[in-house]
Amino acid sequence: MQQSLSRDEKRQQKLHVILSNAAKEFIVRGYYKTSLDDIARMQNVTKPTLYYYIKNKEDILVKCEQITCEKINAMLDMVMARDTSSLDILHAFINEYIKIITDDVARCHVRHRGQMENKELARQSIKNHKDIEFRVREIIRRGISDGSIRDCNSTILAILLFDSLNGLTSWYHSDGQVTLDELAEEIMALVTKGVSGK
Amino acid sequence: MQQSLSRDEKRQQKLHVILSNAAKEFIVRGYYKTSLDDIARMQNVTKPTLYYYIKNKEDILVKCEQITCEKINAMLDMVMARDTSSLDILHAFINEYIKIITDDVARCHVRHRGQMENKELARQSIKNHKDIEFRVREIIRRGISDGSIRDCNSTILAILLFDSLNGLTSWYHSDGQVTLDELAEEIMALVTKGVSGK
DNA sequence: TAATTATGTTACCATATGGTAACAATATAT
DNA sequence: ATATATTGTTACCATATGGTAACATAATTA
Repeated sequence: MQQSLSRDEKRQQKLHVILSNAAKEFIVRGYYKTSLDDIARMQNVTKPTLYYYIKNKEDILVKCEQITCEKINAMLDMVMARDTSSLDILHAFINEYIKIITDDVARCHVRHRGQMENKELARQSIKNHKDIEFRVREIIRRGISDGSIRDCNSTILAILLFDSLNGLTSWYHSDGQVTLDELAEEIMALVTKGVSGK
Repeated sequence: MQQSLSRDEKRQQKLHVILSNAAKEFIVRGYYKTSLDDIARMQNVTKPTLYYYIKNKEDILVKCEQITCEKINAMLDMVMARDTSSLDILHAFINEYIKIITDDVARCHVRHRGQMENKELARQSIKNHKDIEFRVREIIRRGISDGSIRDCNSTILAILLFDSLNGLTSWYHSDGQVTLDELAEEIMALVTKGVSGK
């Protein structure tokens, strides 16, 4: 039983390596330009071996999505339980979201969300994101109620916020000039104060 | 000569129809899932006919980009020539940018920018966008100088702004609930005032 | 009218790639 | 040790698709 667990762990680990490598490659070369042979080669295995860990190519996207959405929703659970102003909660959310999204698997999900060829999978993918967006909208709505957030169209604000945050996946790399904290600071300032001078 | 001009015009028109139809399809179905046969069928022609108007499939992306970047740069010329505060200029830019970007060809460009398989074309595509981003950064820098924009990292701000604006291409459709003016208003408010209540 | 140029078609190919069947080998459990 | 489930390989196929050559036709020009 001890051994059987370890086998299962190994399996999980290997799956994770496959997902991260595939995700990284999907990001830099694109989903369709990255073949399953390419991905297999990175693991030093052959293509059919991949099918022991994934159902098909699209399943890689689905799995990246599941992992990422679970993280985000768990984080939202934590953050929304706080007993502070909704603006503070929004702050915390942005901070944590940036941390989560700066990861190849998450990046891959953001970049390919809703783009599965299987209609049902695509629908589900869009719903997953909409659910998260809805929860953030709820934070904003509460903020408008408690006065910590100015009166605005919460739907549009949530979308704009996500566009900015998700946009990070295209340009931010942790080895670059800007540190994660500095970035979060700058986004916070933009979101709370806007750009106009005093 | 009169006739030869008309022939040239026809050619331009047909090219434009090809580009818009292809662009629309690339957006909804994706670049790789849309075949040249598909695109040809929309024009009621056959695939080889397309090659009279475009060099190859990727050339569609390139042409969409050229058209869009020309529009944006011309708009920037206009807007930056204004004799008002830089914050006003930024306002005007956002307004006009939204108008330009709400168009299938522009949408297609935004969604596929820098994703050409040909390395040199991809490089050029990224440069085109960086040039535009640089001009907006210049507006922000001037705004910081004249005090109309608060002191901030102009690079990050420009990127965040573009992410929000370009994100529109993924969700905004002119037939939806939100009107273009309302949308511009909301973005303006977010950019200038931020979200915090008074 | 004759010659030339622009526009379009049919038929075809080379290639890449997702996916599978059949077959080995290796570890685990009894 | 033996049976079983797991993990992996080689060989293969069906299909889609970007691109081209050769051929046909309509429009301009001389």
